[in-house]
Amino acid sequence: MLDIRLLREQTDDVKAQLGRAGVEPAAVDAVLAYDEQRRTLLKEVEALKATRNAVSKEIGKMKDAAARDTKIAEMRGVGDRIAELDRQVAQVEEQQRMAILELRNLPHPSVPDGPDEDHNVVIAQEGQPRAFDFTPKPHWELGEQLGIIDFERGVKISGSRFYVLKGLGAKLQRAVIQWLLDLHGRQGYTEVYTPFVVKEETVWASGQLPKFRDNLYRDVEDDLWLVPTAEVPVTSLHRDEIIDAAQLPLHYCAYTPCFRREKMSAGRDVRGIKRGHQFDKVEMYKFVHPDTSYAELEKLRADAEECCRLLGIPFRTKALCTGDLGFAATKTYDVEMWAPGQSEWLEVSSCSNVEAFQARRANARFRPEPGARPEFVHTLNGSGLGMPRTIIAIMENYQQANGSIAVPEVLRPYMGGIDVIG
RNA sequence: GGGGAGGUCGCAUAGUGGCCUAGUGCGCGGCACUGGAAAUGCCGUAGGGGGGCAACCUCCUCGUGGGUUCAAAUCCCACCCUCCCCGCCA
Repeated sequence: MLDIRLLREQTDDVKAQLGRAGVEPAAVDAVLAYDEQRRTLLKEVEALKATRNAVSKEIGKMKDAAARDTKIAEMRGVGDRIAELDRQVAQVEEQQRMAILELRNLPHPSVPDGPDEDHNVVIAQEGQPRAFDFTPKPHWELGEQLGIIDFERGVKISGSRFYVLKGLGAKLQRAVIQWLLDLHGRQGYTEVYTPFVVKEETVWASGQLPKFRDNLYRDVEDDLWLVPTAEVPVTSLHRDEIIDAAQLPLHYCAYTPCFRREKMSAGRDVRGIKRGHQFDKVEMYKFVHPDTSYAELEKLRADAEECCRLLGIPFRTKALCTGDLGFAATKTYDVEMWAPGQSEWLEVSSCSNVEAFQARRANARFRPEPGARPEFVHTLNGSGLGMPRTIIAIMENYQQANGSIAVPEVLRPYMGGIDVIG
């Protein structure tokens, strides 16, 4: 959520910045119109309430019954008017809230312009794609041949876009998760284990609602939502809290499964395990002082890149352009691993600064100085890493001529010493 | 799931329709006293919204949301959460 004061005071600037991401200026004007209405109504109703409060106090002290009854009758009318105005205020406030919640975050000035993902800018690339003396296979072939991915039974159990990992495939994923969590611990992140189903307000706080309603699974009975990313529960860790400034920055990492209906991506990436309704992810998340959030973004990106580097897989990093930037983000780096089997760069991490966008929704604040007014923190999130794609990259990069898969060095301790699958 | 108790300022508690502009103690901050400290005394200690150049004025919040009333922490309704007992059960 954007700051209503910013919209009021720097209207043209906000419109210009939103315009870079394709948002019509009218969307801003709509919010401001509601805001204007709201403040007009507030002035009137509050004056009436002040009167009523004062007169009610007098009534309590009055001895003269007749004068008293006159005042009571008078206040009855005022009360009716207040009730009517309160209704209007509530309605306008709700309309304003909905309108402002639909507004995306402002792109940072350093974000390149561009209409879509083809205009993202590669800013770093590391590791040489391996030279194969045989034709590398895509992971779905390797997985079936080795008996570590079972697509058919996944579909039997839960339908399309579900799969089963089996034997060393399941163990490999568990090893990667474990290794990543340990690595992030060394990088200074505190591991948290959160609920995987959350209340509706938790999904609002991180910005997935109202925009992505169709992409979420939900239990109607208890109104609990399955998390689409750890970002959702972790954002709400400090919801409605005022954090001691000395505690910042707070760095968390969390493993969760992620559940996505993928209604918007129907038909894309149907082959293999790249895009499923359920996948595992280790997420990094930061609550930081606003002055430091862009420096923290660079560190976040470096931490994600380190994961790829240590796994020994070629990767590149892109700065997303305005047209590809997510709803909540001011600036985003995507980290992609090379998958030689399907000849594709796979997004394994997306590192974003969202500034106060989520913090404002979540009401997560800090006190800059003792006694000072609380301010919103800045939050950042980045995968470290997304599971199925990391697994794909490992399988395809480490495959051998005989169809077996070597286990990356760093994972071997987590695989009980197993150094090859197959 | 059934029964009971309870949710008030950072913590603990008082408050059963107008004297609540929510009191008191503790904690915290400042000042005074002191060679310095302890003790003591004084002052201050929530968040948000609106108005105003400002000083300041004002509205809302006593778990949440409704309702009754001129007036609600206080009365009524619904819901949420915590604790205890019983039942069931990974």
